[in-house]
Amino acid sequence: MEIRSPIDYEEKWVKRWREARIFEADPDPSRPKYFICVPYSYQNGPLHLGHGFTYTRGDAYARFKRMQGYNVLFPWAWHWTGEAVAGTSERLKRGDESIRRMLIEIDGVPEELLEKFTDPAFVTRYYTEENRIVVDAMGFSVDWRREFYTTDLHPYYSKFIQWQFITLKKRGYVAIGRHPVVWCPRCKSATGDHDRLVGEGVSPEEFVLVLFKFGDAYLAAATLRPETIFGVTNIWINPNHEYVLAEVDGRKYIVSKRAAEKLMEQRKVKILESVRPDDLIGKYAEAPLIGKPVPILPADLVDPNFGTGVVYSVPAHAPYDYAGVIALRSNEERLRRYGLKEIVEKIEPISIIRVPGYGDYPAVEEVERLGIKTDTDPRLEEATKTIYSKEFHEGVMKENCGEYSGMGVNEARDSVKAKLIELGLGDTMWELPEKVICRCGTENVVKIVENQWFLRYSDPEWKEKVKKHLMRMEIYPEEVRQWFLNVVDWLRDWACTRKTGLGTKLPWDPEWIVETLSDSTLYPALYTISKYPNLNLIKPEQLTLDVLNYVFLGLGDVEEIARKVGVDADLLRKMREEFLYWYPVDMRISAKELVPNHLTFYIFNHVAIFDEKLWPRGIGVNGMVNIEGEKMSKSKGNFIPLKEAIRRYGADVTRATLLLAAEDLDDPDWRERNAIEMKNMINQFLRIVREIASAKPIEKSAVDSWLMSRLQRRIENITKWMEKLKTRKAFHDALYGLYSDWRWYTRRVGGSISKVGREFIETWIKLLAPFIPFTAEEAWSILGKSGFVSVEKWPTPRKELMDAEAELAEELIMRLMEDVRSIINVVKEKPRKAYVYVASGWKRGLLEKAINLLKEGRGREMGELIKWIISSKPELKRHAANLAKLQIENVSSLIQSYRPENLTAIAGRELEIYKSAADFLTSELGIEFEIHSEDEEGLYDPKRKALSALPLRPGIYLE
RNA sequence: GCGGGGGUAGCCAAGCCUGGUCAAAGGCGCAGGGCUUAGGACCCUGUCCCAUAGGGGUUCGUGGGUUCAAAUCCCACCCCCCGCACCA
Repeated sequence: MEIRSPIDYEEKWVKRWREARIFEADPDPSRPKYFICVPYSYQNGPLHLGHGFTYTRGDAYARFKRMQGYNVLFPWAWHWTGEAVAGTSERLKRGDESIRRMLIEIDGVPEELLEKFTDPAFVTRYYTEENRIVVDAMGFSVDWRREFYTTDLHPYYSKFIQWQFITLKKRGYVAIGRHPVVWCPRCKSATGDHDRLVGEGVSPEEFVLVLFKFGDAYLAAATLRPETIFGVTNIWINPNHEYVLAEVDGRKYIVSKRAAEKLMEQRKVKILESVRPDDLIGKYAEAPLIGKPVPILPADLVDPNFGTGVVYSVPAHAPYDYAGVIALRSNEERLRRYGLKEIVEKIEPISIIRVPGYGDYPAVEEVERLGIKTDTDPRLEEATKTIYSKEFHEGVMKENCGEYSGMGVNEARDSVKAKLIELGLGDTMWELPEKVICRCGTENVVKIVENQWFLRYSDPEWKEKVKKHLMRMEIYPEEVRQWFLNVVDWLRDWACTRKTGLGTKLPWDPEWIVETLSDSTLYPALYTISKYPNLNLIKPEQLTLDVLNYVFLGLGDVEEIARKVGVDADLLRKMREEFLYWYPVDMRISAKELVPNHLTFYIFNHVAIFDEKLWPRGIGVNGMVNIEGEKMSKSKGNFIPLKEAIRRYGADVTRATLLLAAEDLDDPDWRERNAIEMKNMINQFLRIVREIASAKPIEKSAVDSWLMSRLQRRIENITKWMEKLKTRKAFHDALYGLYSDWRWYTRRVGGSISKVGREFIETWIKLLAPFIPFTAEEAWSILGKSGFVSVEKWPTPRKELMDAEAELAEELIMRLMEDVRSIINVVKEKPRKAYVYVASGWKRGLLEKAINLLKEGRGREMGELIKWIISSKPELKRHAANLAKLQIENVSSLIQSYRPENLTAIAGRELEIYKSAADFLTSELGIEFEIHSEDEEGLYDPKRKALSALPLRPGIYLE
């Protein structure tokens, strides 16, 4: 594959950078190091604009740090681990048309290669080759000598992962156990969210089985509310379905046939015999804890496919149950058939929970309020939810609940559950709260996976260390820190192994493969030494456990290890030093979706394995790219691969458009219109550079000091934003901020650019280099500069060039221009001449008074000013209030950006400032300007506008 | 449900932490003018309502509150987006 950018110079600079090896980073004790990385991407498709955004931010930051003089390491790798590619290959093998079309039309895979895509390893290799070209074409400043990909298809990656897992296990962070998953009986595999036709987001829930003694067996009723056992009046079963007697882990349960089948995925189950509902209905079973016999009754509300098909009835608090009672009472035929009339009449709801807002029988109230008559009414679902939540949060167990009386419902629930299990009268069962159907069309169940390996992220000590470290890390934006802390609290053990897909075999149990999120937590450490095997300085097989223990943990005798594996001990020492030179990672930049998983695991694993001083220092997080306001997805047809964006607009335009779209947690929105606009802007920038390159600069211009002062301020701000990873603000200022300064400058100097102007352009190029590096290099060479701007020194603000007075003087001219315009706008008639009156000298006292008032925070107390005016010039009595107000307003806006002494100094030079700008104003506005002082003898001022002149705000008369 | 983020003028999007410079940056779109053989690009101006003197009025999801002063702080409510475990 090749990518042709429409921008002819982009390819050239990629080549030159590579030839000059400016992004290859080796330890250099004389310079501070900076290790920045981005999460590698899964190689199941082309890189897209989403990757582009995160990676551009990372690259811009790497380039920024490099220009600041850091020895920057920005490495790259590829993630091959996982089951998804295998799934794609599988579907392709089965002749799935949609996947074929997607590969050809969206991912741009040549049709003749498709048959090879049935091999997952081919797929990942194919995309790696393609995406490497894209990464280069985007201008990412990568040290390619350190590249690798994951899985045991790679010569040494698995060595690293196996070393990592052995270390984790040694330190007690790995456990074995059982684990419920959503399972497709047909596919014989766990069904992830995106593999579902129905039931996205549904996960297994643990139900309590309440066991009602029935002969030598138990009717096992499944419930989420075991505390309601005190209000049980009867048991419901579905009269039209088959039940079975089954042995579950040695105990005999009566459950629906379907339930027994489902339990087989979770427990040791043997179905002993079939049980007809008719053999149960009308008989009694004994409720646990309260030892009360309750009748078994028929009800349509019972779904034999859900839970156990056995439900115990609490009509006071469960709307379904109360509706079941009503329905059964009115079902004459059923009552007669089973002879239940007397039993059913005796059933009365038993109130056991007190809850605000309801009487004794919340379920009865709800059912009656809604006028529900049958036990299959769909509104029962809603009523159940309402009461469930209300009772859970606010309910209290009543006096008739034994030792649980007075307890909150939420607390009682757990206690009752524990008690039932302890007494052997309770059990648990995993169930899906909603139906899940696999993409293959099969309804899913919960399976308990045995001998699953876990990373023990629930470990309180481990969590504590992670949290403590999180408090010390640099995290951008700041609000993500709290998010991380919440995630750490909430994190459970992580099932870290799989049976299928590409990956690394678990060293001590090769049945299993290390799962994809778990084999990508520590690999930044590998970057620090991967160049050694890559450059053949050490053989992959020589990266033994001993060697890795030495390099990463400093363990063992290096001479002995070296002898054992047959390498030079100095080489191992050098690797160890290089690791210690680069580590820890200074900054990792990622999209926010990785906060609750990858990034958290990343911290956990570093904390578990390395010394504290090697734990990650910084994390930067950003939003996720939308396309024209919509979420990007292949199925929506708005998927834009990076290669496509580069072909259409070029790399710099793509980078710039993305960077300008958002920062922090906001999601950037890619809009074609913005990309087109950006293309124009970049051209415009180059046009300016070319103009400057060919122009002969004059020695000095009137607004030089203004321009330089502005520039220093821009440098200061851009640097400040970049340090905080505010890439949008920084780039915006670097591009549009400097542009608008430049525009004003050229307007003011009327095209005669000075040497200072040229210096401005040079600095501008440097400030743009991290963001649009190709254009910056091109501009740099257009100016005739040698070397790469990519490794030029990042500008630092020069305090001595900051000139607040020059800025203020220029601002007064802008304000005057605006005022004149706004007057013209109101009178809607173009004047021929403008008279500007600079305030009389005595009024400067007014300015000083106003400044003092504002400094003291007494801006509203202008009475003093008014008095002062009247006492100085009694004849102005009528205007005093107005003048005072205007003066305060004007000063209060200026005092925000200028110091009082600037204001008074410039007030003393106003006349000269306006006079020197008169020609400029005339040419801008097309009217003649006359500048006068209010103090002049015989002043021409027919409308007495000079009266309202104030320091820093001249009077204006237009005629 | 739990957790995180957000609602700003025709659209996109700053500002909010650290109240006053905010009718509210910047970009797009639209309108007028300039440049140009023309188009594009570029430059200038305007773009909530009213106004023949730099002014006034009403705005920043909704409703309250704090304050001399609120887009900005506090409270309640409504709405939108994202993550939630095997999926990378």
